Amino acid sequence: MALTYTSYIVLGLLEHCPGITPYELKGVVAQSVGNFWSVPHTQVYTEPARLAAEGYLKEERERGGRRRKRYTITAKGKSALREWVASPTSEFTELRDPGLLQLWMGADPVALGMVQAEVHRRRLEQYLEIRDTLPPGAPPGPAATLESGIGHEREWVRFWERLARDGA
Amino acid sequence: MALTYTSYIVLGLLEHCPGITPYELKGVVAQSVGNFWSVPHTQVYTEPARLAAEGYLKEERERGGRRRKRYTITAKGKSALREWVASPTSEFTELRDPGLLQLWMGADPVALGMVQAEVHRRRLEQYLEIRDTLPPGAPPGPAATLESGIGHEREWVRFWERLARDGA
DNA sequence: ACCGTCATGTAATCGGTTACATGATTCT
DNA sequence: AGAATCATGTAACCGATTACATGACGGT
Repeated sequence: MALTYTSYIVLGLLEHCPGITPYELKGVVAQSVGNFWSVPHTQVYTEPARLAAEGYLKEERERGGRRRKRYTITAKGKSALREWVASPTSEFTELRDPGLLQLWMGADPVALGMVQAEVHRRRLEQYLEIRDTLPPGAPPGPAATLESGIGHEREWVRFWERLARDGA
Repeated sequence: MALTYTSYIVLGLLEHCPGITPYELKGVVAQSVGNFWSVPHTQVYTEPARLAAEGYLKEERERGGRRRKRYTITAKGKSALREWVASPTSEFTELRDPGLLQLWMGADPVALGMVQAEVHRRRLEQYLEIRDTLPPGAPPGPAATLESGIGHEREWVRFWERLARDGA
């Protein structure tokens, strides 16, 4: 079995929050990586199970109440994560933006631009708010990632607004 | 059956190049939408078949030689495409960049930045070359899409180079 | 006690990807 | 003629998404 990006997300978050349940994990994802990489809630339940089956995680079941599963990262899991993080990927991300696809196919630039500009303006605002409330002692990785997101959203807004205004 | 983004790519390209074979389509994809939205070659064979089964395309088989299939868009296909293009999506594209994920997880910013900056510099150059060789009478959609790609690659280069230089 | 929402999964589906396989052309 | 590559698919697998289902908890 190969580890996927989802796997590394689970491993990485579980390293910081050992012994949490899938539901708690869901919340952690939403407030962190989820800002630029969505993970549907069912995967938050299935992926830890997969990882546990292969020894990357340890699975414990609560006795009473909801008998829910709590996961902890193992030594094997930690080393797999470290190994991946330590070898810089040269993987390239495509834009894969549905709006761009419509634009390519000849959609009306003004109408499309207005809708998309609005969506990205809103997202940009969210990012800026998050940056404002970032605690001083926060780890550098997430902060840097946030900066990237802000830069890209600014670019998106610039692009779509120009299109909405000039129509080309 | 629902139409996917891949479906619209096939429909859109087939509208411009009626009666082509999957292999030819593969080439068209590579030189157009493929720049920002990759489609594996097997899908270029399977997706037209799916679409033809639902009446969006007409499938014809050559008599001699390789007996390959040639596809043409039908009226149903055209109207489906038009309908999609005409309703501006508010779908939001996440970054989903593996490099960003590594950065978030605490990768060394300098090492990662150097690798990623190089990748994006190269891609940016490719885009600029394409822009230079763009024929004057080209349709506006692809040109605008290209501008978007250039803007984003510039942003990526700026971001990763700063990271490689300053380490934060 | 009841009702609504939160929490926690399982099952089925499906597009996308990887692997494999074979038939034409082209080149030496 | 044989080798290498191009062209054209088929089959199998698998992660991701959608749908469905049920159990706990909190409030009234």
